Amino acid sequence: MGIKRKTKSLNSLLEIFEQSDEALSAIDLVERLNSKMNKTTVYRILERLVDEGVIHAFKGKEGVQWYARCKDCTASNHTDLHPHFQCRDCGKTECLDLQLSMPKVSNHRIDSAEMLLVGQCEDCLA
Amino acid sequence: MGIKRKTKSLNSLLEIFEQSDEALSAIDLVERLNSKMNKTTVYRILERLVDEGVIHAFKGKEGVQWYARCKDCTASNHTDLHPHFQCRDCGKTECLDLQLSMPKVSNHRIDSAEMLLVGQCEDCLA
DNA sequence: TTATTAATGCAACTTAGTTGCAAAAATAGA
DNA sequence: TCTATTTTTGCAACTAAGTTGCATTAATAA
Ligand SMILES: [Mn+2]
Ligand SMILES: [Mn+2]
Ligand SMILES: [Zn+2]
Ligand SMILES: [Zn+2]
Repeated sequence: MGIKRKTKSLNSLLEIFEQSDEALSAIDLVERLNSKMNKTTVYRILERLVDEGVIHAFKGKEGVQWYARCKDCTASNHTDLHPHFQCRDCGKTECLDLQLSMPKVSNHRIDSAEMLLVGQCEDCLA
Repeated sequence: MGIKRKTKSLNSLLEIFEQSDEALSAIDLVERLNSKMNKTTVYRILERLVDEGVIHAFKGKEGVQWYARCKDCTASNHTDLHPHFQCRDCGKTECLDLQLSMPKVSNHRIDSAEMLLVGQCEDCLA
C-alpha cells in the first residue's frame, strides 16, 4: 500500500479527536461510529493515525486500547512520554501533563515506558 | 464461600511461583498446567493468591495478565509498588527492584500506579 | 455415616481485536 | 472520457483471553 488517501472515514475520526480533550477507547469509537463505518475500518484508521503521529495509543486498566491526540509528534518522532490517568468510577481517561522519566535498568535496554494511574477524577471525588 | 482450603491445585501454583524469579502470564500458566487442572481453576486460584497477598497482578504489553510473587505483602496490605519490565524479543517479564513514586495530580485521587517498561533484556541485547 | 461446604471440570459464552477476500471508491493514464 | 490500477471499506468468519452457570467431586464437620 503506497500513497494514503484522506477519506471521509479518516476525517470523521480526526474530527472526533480534535473535539475531545480526553482519551478515547477503541471500543467507544467503534460504538460511536457504528452507523458510519465498520469496526474494522475504525481499527485500521486508528492504526494509521498512530503511524502518522497524530494520535498515540496506550492500554487502559482493563487492558484495552485507548487513544489520545498527540501534541508534538510526527510520523518519525513520537516524543510524547507522559503518564495516563483513568478514573475507576466513571472511566474518564486523560493524558497527564507530566514528563515521565525512563528509569535506567542495568543490562537492559529500555525502548518505551508506559505509566497508568488509577483513581478518582475531579467529578467523582465529591 | 467461607474458609479456604489448601488444595493440590493451589499448591501446584504456589510451587511454580516459588521456583520462578520471573513473572508468569496467565496464558503460560494455563498452558503449563493444562494436564493437571482446568483453565478456570487456574484463573480462580490466581485470583485467590492475589487476594491473599501472595502474588500481585499486572498487565503486560499486550494487555494480558501477568503475575509475580509478592515480597512483603499480606491480604490487607499490598505494598509492592514497583515497575515491571517486559522484553520485546523473548517476552521475559520481571519485577524491577525500584521504588515507584506516585505522582500527585491536582484534583485527583490516585489509588494505584502501574508502570511497564518495554525493551530488550540482558540475553537479547547481545 | 451423613450433611454441609468448598473446589473443580466442563461447556458454553463474551468480548476485543484480527484476517481474508470481495466490492466499492478514488486516482491515474491513455 | 473510458479503462486500468491502487487504495479503502464492509462483511463474515475467526481468534484468543477470560468469564459464567451449573453439575460433580472432594474435603470437612456434625
Ligand atoms: Mn497521552
Ligand atoms: Mn512485580
Ligand atoms: Zn470519574
Ligand atoms: Zn529477552
